[in-house]
Amino acid sequence: MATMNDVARAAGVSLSTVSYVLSGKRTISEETRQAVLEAIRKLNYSPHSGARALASNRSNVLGLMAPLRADVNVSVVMQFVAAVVTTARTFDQDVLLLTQDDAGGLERVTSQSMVDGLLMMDIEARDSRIPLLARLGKPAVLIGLPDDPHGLSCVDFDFAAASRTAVRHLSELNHIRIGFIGSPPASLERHATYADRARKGFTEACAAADVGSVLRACEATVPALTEALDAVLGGDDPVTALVVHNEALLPLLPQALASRGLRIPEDLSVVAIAPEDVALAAAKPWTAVSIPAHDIGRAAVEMVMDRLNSDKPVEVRLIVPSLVQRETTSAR
Amino acid sequence: MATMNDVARAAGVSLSTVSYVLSGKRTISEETRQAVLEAIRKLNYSPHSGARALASNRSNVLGLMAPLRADVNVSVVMQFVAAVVTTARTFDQDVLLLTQDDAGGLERVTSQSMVDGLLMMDIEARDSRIPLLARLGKPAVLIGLPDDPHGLSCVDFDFAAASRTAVRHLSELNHIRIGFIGSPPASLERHATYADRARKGFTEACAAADVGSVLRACEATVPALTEALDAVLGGDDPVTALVVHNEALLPLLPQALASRGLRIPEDLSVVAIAPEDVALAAAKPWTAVSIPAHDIGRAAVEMVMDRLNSDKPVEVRLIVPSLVQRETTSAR
DNA sequence: CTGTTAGCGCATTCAC
DNA sequence: GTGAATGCGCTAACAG
Repeated sequence: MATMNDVARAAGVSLSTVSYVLSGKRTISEETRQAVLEAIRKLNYSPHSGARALASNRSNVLGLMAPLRADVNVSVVMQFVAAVVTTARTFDQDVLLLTQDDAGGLERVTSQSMVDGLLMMDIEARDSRIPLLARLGKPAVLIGLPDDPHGLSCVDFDFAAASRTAVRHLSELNHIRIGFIGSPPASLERHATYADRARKGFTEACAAADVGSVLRACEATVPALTEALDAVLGGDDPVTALVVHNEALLPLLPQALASRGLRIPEDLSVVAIAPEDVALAAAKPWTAVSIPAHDIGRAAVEMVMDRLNSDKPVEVRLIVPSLVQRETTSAR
Repeated sequence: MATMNDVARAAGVSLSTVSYVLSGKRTISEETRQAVLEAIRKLNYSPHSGARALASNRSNVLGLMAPLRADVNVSVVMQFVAAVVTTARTFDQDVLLLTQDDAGGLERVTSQSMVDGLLMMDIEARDSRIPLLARLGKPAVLIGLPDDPHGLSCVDFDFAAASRTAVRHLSELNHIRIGFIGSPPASLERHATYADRARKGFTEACAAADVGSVLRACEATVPALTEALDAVLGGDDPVTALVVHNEALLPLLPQALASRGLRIPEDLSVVAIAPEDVALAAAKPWTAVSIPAHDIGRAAVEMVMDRLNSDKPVEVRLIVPSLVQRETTSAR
């Protein structure tokens, strides 16, 4: 591996000149600039990240704590992670992956100066990692919205507004009793904020619009879905519309309804809250409020970088939902 | 942040003594050892990873190139990644995440000395990244088995043997015509090695056991499944058993078969090739050859670390499948 | 516009 | 068993 010294010698300039050509932190004559770049190319030089980190106090690495468990919306997590990595690259940053349960990892990578900033996904309402993270004093962004951000920046989809948008759409279609099938009970129990907020938004919107509501948590299995549908559609006051906030459940839904003799949307309107590709994957594409996982991931990276490079203040950013009507909702 | 110098001063010893206490590379009297450890604790010292990397030529980071796309078995990928990160930590390594399409990333992190070794997932039969990776000269392990490993270590589940095991099981239950529903066409077209090998193993095993076979690639959507089932079950010579190698499809299968009036296993036996948790998630747990994603991820990390720390030779390791009979297969 | 130089924090080779 | 000294490769302040 060639070093900067080798490059300097080959280009007939001093070491610092090479450094400044690379960083652009001072003006260099075009002539010597070219000479240096040529030497870099010829020697196939690239800077040693450790040395750079040592001298500059910057690692060019972001830490990302992601839930690598099976019990979450795996495909959504994937999209977040992909967006984070891709966006980080546009800022010349790499991404170090920490698992959700490795709380000590936050402190470790920070105190070892391995990362310049931290991102944390799958936030719970009163997440114990947050005070810990806040105390580290590194730029950090929560992907999710806890009860108390402890002075950290947050970014998330506005799940409450998503539910409201869905309810408003259905209400305008004259539905007067709407069901909500949401995240698994486990997500509710640990107060994953997306689950809580979507439910809350739904309940409030129904109350405001004066429509009846029934809520069920539901795992992504056929038996669980059957039970949830029984609860929502059974009884003497069945709903005529459904809001579904559970990506893994969507593929199971068409057949479950078909086997009850219910047609979509003639007998039952359905609005999905899900990533767009999931909403579009069905035989009959779902009317949906789409979760822009990519945008959120990108925003999160932009926000850490902002805090890293400038003195922009802490911010809490909620991404506004929008509904696209497709083939699964109609007026009654 | 405290430095090693601070620790040395606080403990009343020299800098090198602290270093040796940490590395254990030479014997230190228990007395001074304790003094040093105490100082470390008191100052909350931890070594600067950049400085360590610079001096030791080791970053304690592994690069992992993972497919963060929606078109693969997302949950399986997740399990691999989780296993890799967890295992890496037991070797005191962290994991840097690279996306599948960022071929340049391999060279970048290598030439910048950011990583000590590389892992690559989702290998294709003639993957263009492999010669590139081989040329880098870093310890590397492929999670998957290409046509030509270019002298790199490989580890993977023995998908061919998995199919054979499934066929043997069904053959012993007197099934004489078996269907195979596999990965999506897209996976076949790019020759993802797991897809190719599972198919090949199936075809060969059927021939060897003298049972009839029908193969279909299938996306994880209801229409695609319907079509695949038509092909396999329709005609005047329907199969009496099915091998399914497609995690995302499994949740859709019970209803698809039920709606055809087929009972499992009375009318149709089914063997899944899938991670155990997926196989167990169904209302009626699948008889399955389980894909031990965790074991494979762990093995991959162990193999890079072997090549990093010792001169163990390159190896190709295939993990032997085993079948667990549950409620979805029976004799005819 | 360019060169010289002093660290950044740690691992390790010598000397004792 | 311990300490002093050197260098890893780079950044940035200082000096022209």
